[in-house]
Amino acid sequence: MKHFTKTDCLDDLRRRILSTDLKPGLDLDEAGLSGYYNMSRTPLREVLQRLQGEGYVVVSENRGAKVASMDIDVLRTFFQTAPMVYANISRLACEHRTSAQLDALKQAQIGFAKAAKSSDAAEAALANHTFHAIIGDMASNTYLLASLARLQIDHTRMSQTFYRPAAPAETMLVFKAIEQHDAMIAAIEAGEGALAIDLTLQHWDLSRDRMARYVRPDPLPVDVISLKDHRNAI
Amino acid sequence: MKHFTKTDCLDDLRRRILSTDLKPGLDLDEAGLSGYYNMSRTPLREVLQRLQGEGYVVVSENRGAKVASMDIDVLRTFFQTAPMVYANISRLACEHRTSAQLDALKQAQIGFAKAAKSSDAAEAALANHTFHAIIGDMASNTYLLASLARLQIDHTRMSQTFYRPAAPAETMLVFKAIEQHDAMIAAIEAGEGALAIDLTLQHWDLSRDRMARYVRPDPLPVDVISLKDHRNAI
DNA sequence: TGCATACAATTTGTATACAATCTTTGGAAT
DNA sequence: ATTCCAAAGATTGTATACAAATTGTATGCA
Repeated sequence: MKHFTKTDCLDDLRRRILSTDLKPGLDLDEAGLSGYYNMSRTPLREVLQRLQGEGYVVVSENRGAKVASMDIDVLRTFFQTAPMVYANISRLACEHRTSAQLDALKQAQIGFAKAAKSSDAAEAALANHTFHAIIGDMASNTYLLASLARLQIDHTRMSQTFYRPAAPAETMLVFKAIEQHDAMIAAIEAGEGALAIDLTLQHWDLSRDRMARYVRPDPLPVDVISLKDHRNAI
Repeated sequence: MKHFTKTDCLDDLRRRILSTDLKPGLDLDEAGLSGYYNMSRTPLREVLQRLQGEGYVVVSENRGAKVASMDIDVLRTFFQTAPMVYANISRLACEHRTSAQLDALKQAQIGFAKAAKSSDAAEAALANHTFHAIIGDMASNTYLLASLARLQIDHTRMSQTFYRPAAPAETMLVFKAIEQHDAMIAAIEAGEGALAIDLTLQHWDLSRDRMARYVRPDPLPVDVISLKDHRNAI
């Protein structure tokens, strides 16, 4: 049986939550998870406490841990807050980026492009998460990073559908996202803050439009039933 | 012997860290703390994990927990980030405040005024923390709140000296802070976002100037020794 | 049927014992 | 003296057992 260390467990849970393998609101059973990760409940509970601090889960007294939910009213504030935080992070990244971080960012972009072109939506969303988390590191602002991290949790979970292109037009959007990443790398490397902000906001618009449709999907045609078999309608 | 529940322990540790009763960088001994709070190490460790998530402590593998330190380079980003976050929080508070929250805020202000006029610096700093935390709640933006919470940890710890007035001129500043709080309450109650932002930034300036002096104190006069007894100088 | 209560089953919380790791101390060799 | 190493001590990490709380279920009664 595979042996998991506590850090493995932490990373894997984050990953499973971000990929919505563990759905928002899901009850997390301590015994089950400790069995799954082949460790006792004591360290597993510590992992859950930590994940709560990071905003991945919510634990309530005597009632266990749940995967953080995504209520509609919280999503409102998400769309309200994200552009400001992302833009500021990008600007700061331009000022503070190191060459090592730039290398990491370029590597992440290679991984993202590959995953995005494949049809593995979860992998693409996670690769995108990594890309933007590195930009977050570059900003080296622990305070804003706290906001970014929480935004990214919901962003990554919502963007699942983005990388599962249904129509050719949507595939185009994914390619556009890849291009935007490249442009952002160039701007950050050149230290052009204003440009980086601009590109970041364009990137956000692309993402937002697609996510908004996930939150509020196109309504089903009201006349499907009546068209096909009018007699069975109310 | 007093019996501490886990929540008590959590609150008390936050309080002791914010009041710098537990100094930044201090090593936290699990056995010692579990003895102090009269609970076993298991729940205490969970408390520490949670405090790490909230940014109060840093725990490293096999090396225990430390109170979060306040390095000079982090403080730089503190001064850079705080006004933006505080201003946005205030603006959002104007939009979302409930009457219950306004009552709580007014109560907190009474507590703050009393503490600030007394000479209990820690109590005044904590009361100020509570006041601004309530405004944070009013904003009801979980993402920005994460940044605010982390900013407040360092802000409260740094502002200790603020409420320990040495000169009469500094006492005036404390009274000014009380007045600013009152004005902020009025602006939030009236829902005047622009005014609230303005007042918040003024309040920030007051706080910043005093803290900047704490971080970079006035240099000692170089000629003290030479003036008083020139013969003992180098 | 609807509802309240008691009891069983499940799940979470805590204490303790022990294992693993880090730190300190006391030589021994150079 | 200085450096290195090993063993003792101290501290952190994990497993297990048990206590406390919650949830589910069955039964009795109106």
